[in-house]
Amino acid sequence: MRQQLFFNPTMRDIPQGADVPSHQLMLRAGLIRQTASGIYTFLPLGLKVLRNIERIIQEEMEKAGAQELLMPAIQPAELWEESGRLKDYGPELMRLKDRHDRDFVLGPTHEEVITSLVRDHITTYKKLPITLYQIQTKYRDERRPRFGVLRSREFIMKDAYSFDTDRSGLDTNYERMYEAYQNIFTRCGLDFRAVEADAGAIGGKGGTHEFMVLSQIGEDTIAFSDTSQYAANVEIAAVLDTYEKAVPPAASLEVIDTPQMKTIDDLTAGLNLEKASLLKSVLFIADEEPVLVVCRGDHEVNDIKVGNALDAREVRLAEPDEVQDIMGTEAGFVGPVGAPSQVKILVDAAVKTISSGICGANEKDKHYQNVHPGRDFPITEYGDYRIVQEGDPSPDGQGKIRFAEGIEVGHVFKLGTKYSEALGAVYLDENGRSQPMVMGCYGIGVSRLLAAVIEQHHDENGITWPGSVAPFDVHLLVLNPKQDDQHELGEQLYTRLQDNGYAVLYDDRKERAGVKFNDSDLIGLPVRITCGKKAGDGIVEVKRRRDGKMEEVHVNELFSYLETLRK
RNA sequence: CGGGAUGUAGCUCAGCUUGGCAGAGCACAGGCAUGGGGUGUCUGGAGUCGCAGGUUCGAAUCCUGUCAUCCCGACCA
Repeated sequence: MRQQLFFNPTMRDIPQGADVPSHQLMLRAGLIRQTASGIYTFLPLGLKVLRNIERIIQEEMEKAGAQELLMPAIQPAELWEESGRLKDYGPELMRLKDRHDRDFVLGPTHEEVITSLVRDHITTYKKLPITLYQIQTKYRDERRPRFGVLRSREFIMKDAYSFDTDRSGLDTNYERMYEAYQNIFTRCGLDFRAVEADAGAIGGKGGTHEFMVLSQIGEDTIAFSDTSQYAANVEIAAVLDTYEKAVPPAASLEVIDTPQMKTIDDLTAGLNLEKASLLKSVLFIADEEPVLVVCRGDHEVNDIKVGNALDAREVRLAEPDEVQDIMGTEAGFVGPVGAPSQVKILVDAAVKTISSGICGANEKDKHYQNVHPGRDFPITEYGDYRIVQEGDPSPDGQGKIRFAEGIEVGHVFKLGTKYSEALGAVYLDENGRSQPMVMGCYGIGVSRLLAAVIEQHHDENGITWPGSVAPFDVHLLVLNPKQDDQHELGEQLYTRLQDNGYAVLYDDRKERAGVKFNDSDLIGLPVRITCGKKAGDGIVEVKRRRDGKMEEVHVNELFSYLETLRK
């Protein structure tokens, strides 16, 4: 590609509102432009990278036995009615009507479409298992799009769906996809971790992993062991119950005045106590039922664990007026002692260690002291309801937990029969019995993956593409096209490089050398070949973007030298 | 959805407090010089000051409404 006419607007200024490196560089290097909030145009340079990533994904998907198809972005709302998700999905689902006033949605995912398709055309175990995938544009009306294409409302996703006759078939498919994902992210040059993730209400236990690209700007937190392979999303990372039950104090329960002391910090400051000796009581509403979760003052409640323990569809913090109605006082003074009997109480295991604690008295500006769990309020069972912390023992018993931030680029998920049952995707088994298909789904955020690559591959001057996804292989620069020897050598190399299979971006613009160098660093192709002063002697300068390694090379040795650079 | 902020040339922004000719740098077009890290210089083109209404002799500036965008938080199969 001759750069003179290449549509590649680069920017010197950092665009307003671009806060993370990948977003800034994608705008500055001319990969994308914003069209609306959370909606982007991919420019020619960005599209080339996208296509490279897609090709890697396609190759690994085919290798894993998946077949590509393409489903529509616009889906009839009835399908979503059928699966029950028209209501469940909420305002993130983009909805629209056609001219006949029929309801449609812009697909945020395609379980409904694929399941109804397979339902209509596969009816026997002889046609199973099958895995289908697509690379397609998805729509989610995010409350707050941010970080460019990392969290956008229209984005490109690879989604695969497997259909098996039974659970063990699903397990096999899941393993194959898991491996394919590792291949894909490795080939994209990413430093990533596969972590255990929240299976939610539908997936059953142990049936889902997220693939996280390690990055400080990541919106997810990974809890991993400092000695073993254990890694999980902090949302689900288990906390081991290694706590000893404390002995009860001699003193009995007593009400004390705690004016304006509504938070753990207020209480520790006001009463001069350790956080760990306080009981934190938080009221949740789980599927319309009030649940009071009690943990230690130095811990945080994990609402996902609460939801999973109760097998609840929705868990949310109670609103202030709900707290008042249910507990008879405001948040900050609620506690398990004397709580209304219709309120279910869940107690985190770490609370065991409290011998003589403080908790809310369910009365404004009052707390109890000398509280002993089990003595002063009943406990049927302790559970794991808190967020794991750095330094906690790893759940596999090896090492301690550390945290890292990650960008979720992939998610593999054992769906089971939720959608096949809802949409009637059944097959006849060997005995002629009707059985629901057992499904898995496997997503990769393709456009997000592109941004994640840049997050891990850039320096202060621009992008430093891994060769596997780079939009071109070589950036060929002619510093002064007015010099005949430079110009002629440039033209000759442009042709010869392409004849030898290199994708070449050829900077033939009438620009200053500095401009070309800066744009070249910004765009970040793996190798730069410069025709400069020594062009007359057949000598060019070859520089590797990644590490700045630079050599003057005679054109006769150029191709063998390029081969050595690939290593 | 709650809180905060911003909309002026392609980009980054000044001008608004105190109403009076629409501005700068970069970018763009042309000339001259320069020609290995965003060079210098001269000339030029480019804006319905987000939109609508109001106040006023006069509005980018004040008022009301509205739309868009961004940031923080909450949320995220």
